Amino acid sequence: MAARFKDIEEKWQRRWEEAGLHLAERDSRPKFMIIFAYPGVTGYLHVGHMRGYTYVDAIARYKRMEGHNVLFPVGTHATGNGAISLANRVAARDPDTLEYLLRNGCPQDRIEDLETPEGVVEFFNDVYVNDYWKRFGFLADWRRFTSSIRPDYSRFIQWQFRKLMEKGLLVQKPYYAPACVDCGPVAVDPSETDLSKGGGAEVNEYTLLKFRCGDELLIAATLRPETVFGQTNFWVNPDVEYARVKVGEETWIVSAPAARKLSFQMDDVEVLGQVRGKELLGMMCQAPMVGREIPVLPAGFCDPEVGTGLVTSVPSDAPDDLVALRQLQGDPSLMESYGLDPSVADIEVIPIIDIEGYGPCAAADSVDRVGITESGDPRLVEAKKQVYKDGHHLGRMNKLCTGYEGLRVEEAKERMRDDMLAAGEAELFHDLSEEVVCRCGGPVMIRRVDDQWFIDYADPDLTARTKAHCEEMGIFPAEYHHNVQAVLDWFRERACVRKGSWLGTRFPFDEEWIIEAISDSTLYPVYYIISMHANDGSLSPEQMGEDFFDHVILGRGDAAAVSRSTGVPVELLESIREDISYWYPLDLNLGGKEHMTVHFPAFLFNHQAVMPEDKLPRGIFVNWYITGKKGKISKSKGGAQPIPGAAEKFGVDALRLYYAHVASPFQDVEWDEDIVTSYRHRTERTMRMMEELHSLDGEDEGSVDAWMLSRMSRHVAEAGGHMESYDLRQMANVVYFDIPNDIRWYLRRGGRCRRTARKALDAWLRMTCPITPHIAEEAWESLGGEGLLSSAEYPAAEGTDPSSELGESYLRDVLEDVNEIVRVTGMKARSLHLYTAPEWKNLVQSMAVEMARAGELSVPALTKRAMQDERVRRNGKAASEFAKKVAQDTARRSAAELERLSAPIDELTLLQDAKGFLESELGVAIELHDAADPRHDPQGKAKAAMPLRPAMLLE
RNA sequence: GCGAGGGUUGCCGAGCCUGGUCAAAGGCGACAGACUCAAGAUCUGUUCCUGCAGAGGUUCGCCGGUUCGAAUCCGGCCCCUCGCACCA
Repeated sequence: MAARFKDIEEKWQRRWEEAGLHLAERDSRPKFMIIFAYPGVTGYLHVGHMRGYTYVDAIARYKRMEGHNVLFPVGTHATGNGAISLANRVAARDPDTLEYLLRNGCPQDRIEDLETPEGVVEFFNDVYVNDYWKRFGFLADWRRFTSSIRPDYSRFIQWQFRKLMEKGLLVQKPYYAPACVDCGPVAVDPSETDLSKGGGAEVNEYTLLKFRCGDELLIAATLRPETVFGQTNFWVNPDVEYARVKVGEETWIVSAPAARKLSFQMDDVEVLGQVRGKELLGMMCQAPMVGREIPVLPAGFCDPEVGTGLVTSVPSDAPDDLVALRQLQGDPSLMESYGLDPSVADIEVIPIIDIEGYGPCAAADSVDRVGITESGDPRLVEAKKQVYKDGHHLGRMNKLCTGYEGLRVEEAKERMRDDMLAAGEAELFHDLSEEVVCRCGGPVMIRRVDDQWFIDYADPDLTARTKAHCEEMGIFPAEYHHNVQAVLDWFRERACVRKGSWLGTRFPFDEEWIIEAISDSTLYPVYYIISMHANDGSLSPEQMGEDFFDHVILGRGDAAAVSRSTGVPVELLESIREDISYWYPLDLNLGGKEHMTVHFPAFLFNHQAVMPEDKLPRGIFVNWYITGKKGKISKSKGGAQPIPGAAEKFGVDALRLYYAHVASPFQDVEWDEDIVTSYRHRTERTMRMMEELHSLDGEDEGSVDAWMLSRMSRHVAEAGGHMESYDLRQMANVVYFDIPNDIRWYLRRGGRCRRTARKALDAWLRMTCPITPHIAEEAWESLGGEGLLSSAEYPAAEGTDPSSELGESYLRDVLEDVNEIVRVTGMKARSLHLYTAPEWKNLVQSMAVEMARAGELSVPALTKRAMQDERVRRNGKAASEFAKKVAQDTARRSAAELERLSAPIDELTLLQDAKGFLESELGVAIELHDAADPRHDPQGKAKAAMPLRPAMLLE
């Protein structure tokens, strides 16, 4: 079967290609433009990535069948240093890298092509297009393929930045960026794209506090500048060799690693010499802000790699400080061994912050609660975290904090920091929370960049307009439609250019800078409309200057004039201009959930900033991941199924159905081969059932035929509705599960009508085409369909037949009831008597339904009306009791249920028609009776007959 | 911390916005039967508890509230997941 699927896939992909189905050209139809956020070229992708891409192809196929002219272009994002680092590793013949390439199917003789970054990018562009997207049957317009490091693309990005500048959205200011000392800025994030270690690190802002000690300054780094009022002493590690550093006019003492870090963030940093921590012990230094003289004491927990390796001691709020101080004070011999003055024992904790749920000294509470007495106790980590957290959110400065008393900690922190900075008592310092190592092996540090360019996404007007536009957009899931408002508010200025080893576009205002990865991937969908002409050679990058883009995208200037200044023929300019007017805006941009706070807001902001009102994006769709057993399937961590292998193993359509149906797109799914296999079985069953339907050749039509067509019409409407809101899962559920279930019932009921079967099959086949196009085409052809199904129309819903639907559900209910009785009683019946409700009961029932739909139903109202009818009244007390019961039951029906019940059916005729079916299903002889006049009713069952609920007797 | 989402019957997963048709779709798995030499596939039935007449009972994280009526609405609690900036 695997071979057969593969043959089918190749056959139809070839035919689609020959028919040019994927090519998009402007015409008179309504247009639909859809993309997925193009992938970064980082190496081989895995089966998880195909999820979102597949949604896009399925939606595009649906839209095409539904009457739209669809543009679905693809490209890749190659900006960054990923390709550079891979090329370097290949060039160095790194064994792990080679193994990785070969394992994923890279031919041995292509490896040397991967020694340059450009080679890497072109190689993977080819892999993505041919081994992934074409292999999955995507109908993308390949002519428009572009990649973010191509020269023509760069011209577009430069134009975009000129427009941002024109709008005043590019600003310059100092910035602290994580950077490899060799490669330049790198991304520090959990995916570790740029890194070999430390993706979880955070950038902390420390306040450097200056403690005057003779002619020198001891520098402590703190995350809690608001605690300076509680300082009692200063900590140094006696065993560490500190550096004496000249910073401007001052002489600082910090750890050696800190001195190096400082040199990336401050000017004029010069190491003068060394000083052993031990030598500083016992000296007095002057604490900033409070001006107190405090002693320098020893502490082993001062780590030269963290902050400055020197620490100011606030025992009231820092558990580490408190424990160390107590330990020292409680050990006179230790004090003596360091030659400390005995007065150290008299140092008292100074409470400065009131925290709800704590006494005056939060650190003491926290430490004493769990009985921590020694520095280095592992529980200190948690204690510190908790005290800091509670202090930060719940704390208020007490009356000892002159000038800040009563302030919330959050507020005091900023004000005290700023005041000390202004007074020259402090400086700012940024550091990473853990060791970070670049892909190249070099250390990553925080580097100050003075003239960093930013895109000003914090601009209030831009933000307000973007938020307003998002309200009107189709954003899926709905939660993100809501959440994006908060994201747009939170989005700040973003550093948009960088220096160093990096593929990308030169910043047009200063060619030393290269535009970074997020910033050159925000407006690109519109470029797919142009790229085709660069790809076929009609446009050269040199021609694509500001005039060109101003004209074709913004409609500025006169075509003839632009043609003269650019050398682009007028006809081509006009054609591109019209294409953009036609295709843009983008109808849907689909991307993974990682884009929610990075790419999508930037995408929205840039369109809002650069594009006219009528070219703003209309839709965003966010999909969640396919994960491995433990977390994300990761190409770097191995074990993931390569995409071509999965296609071979399961069949492309099975995978497409799996992605579409396995879960809501807004939920992570664990990759599980058994589940995928079950979808493969589903595709096989679907094909078999189609063949079976096609083989029916009966002529007779019965009530079940009306039912079948009614159901099909209902399913067509439902599936279409789901697709309009891009709900592939619900659509797949209808097409691959609900419809087969109905067909099974049709066959079980004896439905054999050729006309009905053909009609149902025709609609069904068309509905399967967006998700499982290969097998749909194959079945379409073998069952005699004309032309390509992929270019056929999506079926239109016809009317439904409520009576036949109610009738069949009535028969199912009867079957169920009989089965239940047989099961419960355990009897082996030979005959079944069915008693349908007498006419008067049906009358009362329909009155009740009618009154309920008119909102006039009540027990007295129904009773009154029913008793006015002679046919009811003559049943006396039974009639009034029945009316009461029916009124009560009917009153709690929903509107949908009432509508269903209002369809007219004749139970006796229905049962008469289905008698043969019921007898063979149940294996009993059946006799039908009107309960008003039963011919055989030894147990008096007939009187229990209710509308839609016949009484029965099994014998 | 900031922002968002979620906890449903063996598993996956609908339903919740718009309260009653909900013991709660569908799939998967399991069990039984039919078919078959057999297996697979397919079809049928069962799959919370009880029940020799189509029924009853107890369920939708926990506690409480609103309501004639709550998986669905409200409040509180517990637990989990996700995003958080130079990674499309």
